Amino acid sequence: MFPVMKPMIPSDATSKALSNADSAREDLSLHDEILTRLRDHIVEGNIPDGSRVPERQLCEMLKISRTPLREALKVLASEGLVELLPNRGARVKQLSEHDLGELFDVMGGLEGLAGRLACERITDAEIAEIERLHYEMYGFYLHRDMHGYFHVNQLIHQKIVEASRNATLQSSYANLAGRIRRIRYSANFARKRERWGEAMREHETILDALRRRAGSELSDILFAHLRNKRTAAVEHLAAGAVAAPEPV
Amino acid sequence: MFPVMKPMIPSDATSKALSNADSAREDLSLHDEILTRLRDHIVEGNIPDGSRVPERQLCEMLKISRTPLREALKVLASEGLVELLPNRGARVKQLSEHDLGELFDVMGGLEGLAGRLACERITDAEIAEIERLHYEMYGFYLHRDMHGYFHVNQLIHQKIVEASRNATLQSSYANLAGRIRRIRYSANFARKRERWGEAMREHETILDALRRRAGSELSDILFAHLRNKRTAAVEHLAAGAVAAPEPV
DNA sequence: GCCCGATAAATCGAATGCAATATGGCCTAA
DNA sequence: TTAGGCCATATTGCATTCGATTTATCGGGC
Repeated sequence: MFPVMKPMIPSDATSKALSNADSAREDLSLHDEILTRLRDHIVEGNIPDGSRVPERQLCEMLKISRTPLREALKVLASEGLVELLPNRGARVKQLSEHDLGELFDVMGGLEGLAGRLACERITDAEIAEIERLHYEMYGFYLHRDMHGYFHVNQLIHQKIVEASRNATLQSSYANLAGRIRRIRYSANFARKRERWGEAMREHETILDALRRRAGSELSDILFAHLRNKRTAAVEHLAAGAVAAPEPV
Repeated sequence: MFPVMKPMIPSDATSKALSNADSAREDLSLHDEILTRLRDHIVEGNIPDGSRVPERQLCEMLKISRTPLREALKVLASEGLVELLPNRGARVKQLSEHDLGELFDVMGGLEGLAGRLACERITDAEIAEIERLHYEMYGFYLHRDMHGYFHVNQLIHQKIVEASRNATLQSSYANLAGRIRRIRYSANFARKRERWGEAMREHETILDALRRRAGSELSDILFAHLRNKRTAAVEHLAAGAVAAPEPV
């Protein structure tokens, strides 16, 4: 039944085929690899919401035995991506409206913090880069290019978080972002035209506060910005956008 | 080498007392137990900073085999309490000054967020309770009872975080708090008299903003408050307070 | 015909075993 | 005497195995 399943793998440690660049520079632990792959697999939505996570199947997919897989699942559970039911295995955690709202608020708090810290540390060059992105985004807005808009939008928020120069913050942020990304609202947030314009105006004030390095003010703006995103997202969820587990 | 290290704690599985409601309805998963025990063991400082964590030894201490222990270690690594060296086991993660500074900033951001959210949701009764604690703390301050002061201080901050009514925020906060608590500054933060008075004044403004439910303002105050704590803590660390791994 | 209980299969959680790697001590040589 | 290499031991990482619990299937009772 397991035709291949060669237990040997004779020194072919590279069979994992780390295509990732960050692993190239160092012998990035063999099994963080598994963790990353499994996390990506889930975040990308390859497993339906709330469904059982078949250990056996994933084992042969990843070419490993159950032990390291289960270790990875435990970690993902602690990250909030899956939940472990006693004696009933792991399920992909389904985010309720309430959960999503909480997540957005915490993201808002962290982005606000990032903005505050960024104002203390950001360089003129970094601000110039964000300005450039901002105008690029504005261009996409004018051309109603939603895809381009969202891409640059993500980039701007990312730049602000990076400018905080706080690795702890960045990893916490990445963790929460992963949980949200699983439900790929991103492409749907601002479907409503009026919300889009509002978001664009908010970004104007973000850039303005950043230029003036007004940390406290920027913190407020970013939190409010995420609050509005939250409202749009939760309304979107309530409208049943995620009812269908299959990709649209 | 671990002179005391009582491995017993006989069947006292309930000692963890997960205050969380979602776990109450069921017989709290068999091995979250292990995770909690191991985490407490490390947070309480029973293992020297940066020292190897011999799996074997912990196994017999916890009366389990290596498999669940290793799962727990992986989770603790993802929480940032330990670090896993490939083929060289787990070490208790040693926090640098820089790490500590980052942690305090993120804690400050989260507490600020908690304050902001609390202002939206807190009840008069909860505010009254915090007021009561505040005056109790003030009493300890006047009597120079540092122990009592810190206890109530912790309680106040905890109450604010709880009043945010955001479980995601609370768990993130608890995670970071755990990392810091490992270095038990808590009893040493405000050794300096002038800082103590300053902190007390800050708490006055916290309570004031909370009464007025001025979320944005409270957010600023709490962040600044933690920033000051941070400064005191990092200076304390720089003074070599943690050089000795043994409890003071 | 439908529901319920019992048995069989499958799955989960933990323990053990085995190969690979690191650690420490010892010996040899300069 | 000291530095460097080699071997024995211990420890890690993963696979496999074993017991326990759950889930599915089947037969009997109402």
